[in-house]
Amino acid sequence: MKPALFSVLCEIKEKTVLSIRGIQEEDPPDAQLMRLDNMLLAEGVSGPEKRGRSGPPAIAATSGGCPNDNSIEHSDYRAKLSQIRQIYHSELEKYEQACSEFTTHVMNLLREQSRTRPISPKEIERMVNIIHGKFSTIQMQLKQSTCEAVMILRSRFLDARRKRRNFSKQATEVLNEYFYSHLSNPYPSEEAKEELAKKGGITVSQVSNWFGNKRIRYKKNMGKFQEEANIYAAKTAVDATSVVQGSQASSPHTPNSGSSGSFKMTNSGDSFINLQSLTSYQSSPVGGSVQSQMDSLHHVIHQTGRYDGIVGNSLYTTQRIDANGSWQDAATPSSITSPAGDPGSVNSDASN
DNA sequence: CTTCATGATTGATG
DNA sequence: CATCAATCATGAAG
Repeated sequence: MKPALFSVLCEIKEKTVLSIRGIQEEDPPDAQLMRLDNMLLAEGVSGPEKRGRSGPPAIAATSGGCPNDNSIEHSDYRAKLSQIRQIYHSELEKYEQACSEFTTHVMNLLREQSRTRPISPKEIERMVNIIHGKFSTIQMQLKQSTCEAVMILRSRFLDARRKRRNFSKQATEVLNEYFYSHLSNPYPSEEAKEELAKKGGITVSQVSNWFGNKRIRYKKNMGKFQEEANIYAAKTAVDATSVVQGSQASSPHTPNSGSSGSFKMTNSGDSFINLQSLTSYQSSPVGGSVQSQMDSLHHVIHQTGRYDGIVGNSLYTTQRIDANGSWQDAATPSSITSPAGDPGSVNSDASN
């Protein structure tokens, strides 16, 4: 009785298998999965060990002892990434384990049933393939959501640059020094920007941003910046004197070779002016406030000679010219009509 | 909390 | 493309 039933089942089987054949090969397009895999590998989620992260942070260690803020965000980023990584790996492992368990379970079941009904090894294989396929789609979903998480993290990290972090003391120091020692023409060349960026431990575009902001804000109300102008003028003055005494061959800052050949004279001019500003800085507050204007005026004279005819005029006249005509024309429209306005704002500060 | 300082972004300009 | 001007968004200070 039993063999007869078995043979009948076999016959039925033959028929059904034929109909199933067509459906068998579903051929999942793995292009997507490949992309995801590549991305995960590129992001370091599925790659080697977690403490091997990308190069940029290593580059950040350019000049010794510049405590950059980037490291904080980098570590934050890495922490989040490794978290994602951990979850991803644990989930992946879980899925794989479940997959193999389920497969063996099904195989055992089929083997057991093969005693009572006809099951070819090929069929078992097909079954296993189907199971693997199902689990791989689950894995793909896992990978996809991991990718999304990484992308979100990454975009947030990139957005973090919008979140302002104040520059280090060193950076502002360097930038201000350059700015106030080139007050007449605070447009650093590309090389100068790179130099400043290196010294301050910031990027070139950050230097550009800073100078853009500084120029416009300085022009907007100079009075507010007189104090720090004097401070940095004095600072560079000390620097310059020490340099001038020795040799100016090895100037400590701004090679400025590429920026303009006319800067040849500028060094001596700077030192001269800065010395003046230093001396008068302590003597009279009013003089101090004017000094930076004098500074830039002298610069203009030395560099361009544009204002040769006006040099002899009174102080505030030159100051006004400087204020209006220095970098571009523009700003301080009230200065001509109301002469008291411009310096007035200065002495309202009356710090010293 | 508000206010100010300040780095970054955006749009216009030449 | 560099710069200016306005604006945004946040950090720090009060």
